[in-house]
Amino acid sequence: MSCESDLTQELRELGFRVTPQRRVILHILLHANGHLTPSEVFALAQESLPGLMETTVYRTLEFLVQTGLAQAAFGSNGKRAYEISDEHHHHLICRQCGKEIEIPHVQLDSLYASLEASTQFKLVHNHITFLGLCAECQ
Amino acid sequence: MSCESDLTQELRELGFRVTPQRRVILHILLHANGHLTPSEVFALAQESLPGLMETTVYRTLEFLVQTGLAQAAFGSNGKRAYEISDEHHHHLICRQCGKEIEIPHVQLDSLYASLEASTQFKLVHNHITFLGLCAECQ
DNA sequence: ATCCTTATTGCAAAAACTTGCAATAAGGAT
DNA sequence: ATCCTTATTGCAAGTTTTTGCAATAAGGAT
Repeated sequence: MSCESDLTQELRELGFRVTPQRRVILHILLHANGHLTPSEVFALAQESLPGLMETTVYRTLEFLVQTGLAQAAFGSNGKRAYEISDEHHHHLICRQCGKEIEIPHVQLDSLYASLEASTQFKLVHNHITFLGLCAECQ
Repeated sequence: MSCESDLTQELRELGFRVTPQRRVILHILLHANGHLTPSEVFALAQESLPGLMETTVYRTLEFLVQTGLAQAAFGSNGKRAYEISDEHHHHLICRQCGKEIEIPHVQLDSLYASLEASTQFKLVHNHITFLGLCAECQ
């Protein structure tokens, strides 16, 4: 009974298949603290699963986002990073020095509520990256 | 006196050089309604400037964002698109059908103010893409 | 345990994007 | 008008990400 078993369970219940590839990638994401880029995930995953293709990593990460098990963040540069997080949050990055601050989602709750009211959309809690200049760099 | 002259003027005042490449790309962005991807810009720009490299398009678009003359939007898929817009706004995209709604920045004003207060950052008005499900697709 | 269906993966090739460096050409100075 | 400085471009090579299709293997049914 490995540590990602509750997530694979969830996958199966949603009607998706649980493959070694998905298991390994989930495991990696669970043990990473913070974001990982697809190539970082690939490098780590290949250690446990030598035949793994980078393509599969890309597809799996995107798949996990679709199913809601992982979140994707697009950095200021548009580079991707993925993570699994129970506590939903966003980021504020300093454009000058790159310092990164975590913004808990509660701070956006009222915005989300008002957007949902005005647009009739049901918002998905996707990761948002705000950009700015930190106190020192201003 | 072409239509992008006020923008090239602004570039020069900021100390940057005005090149045929920048002029053409600005012209294209000004006449596009909505976003254009780098390759769309490239295809259009090459008609007026045959020797132009795609690299230059990428660099120029990013440059225009840095100087604040253009905005970049990262779609739900992470694909880039650029535009020039006087009225700053964001987007809400339906994950199912792709419908896109424009969110005027004023709706985020109070959020930005509270983020600036709590983090000491000075926020940059970068484009944000919200994701959700539209009324029909829910 | 075996078979069936079809979701997933591997593989290959393409598309999208980035980077380094030498050559070019803006724009200011003479 | 010409020269100088250096920002910007072209070019080539590299990295990252996407896509199509045939082969594989999960998971349900027998």
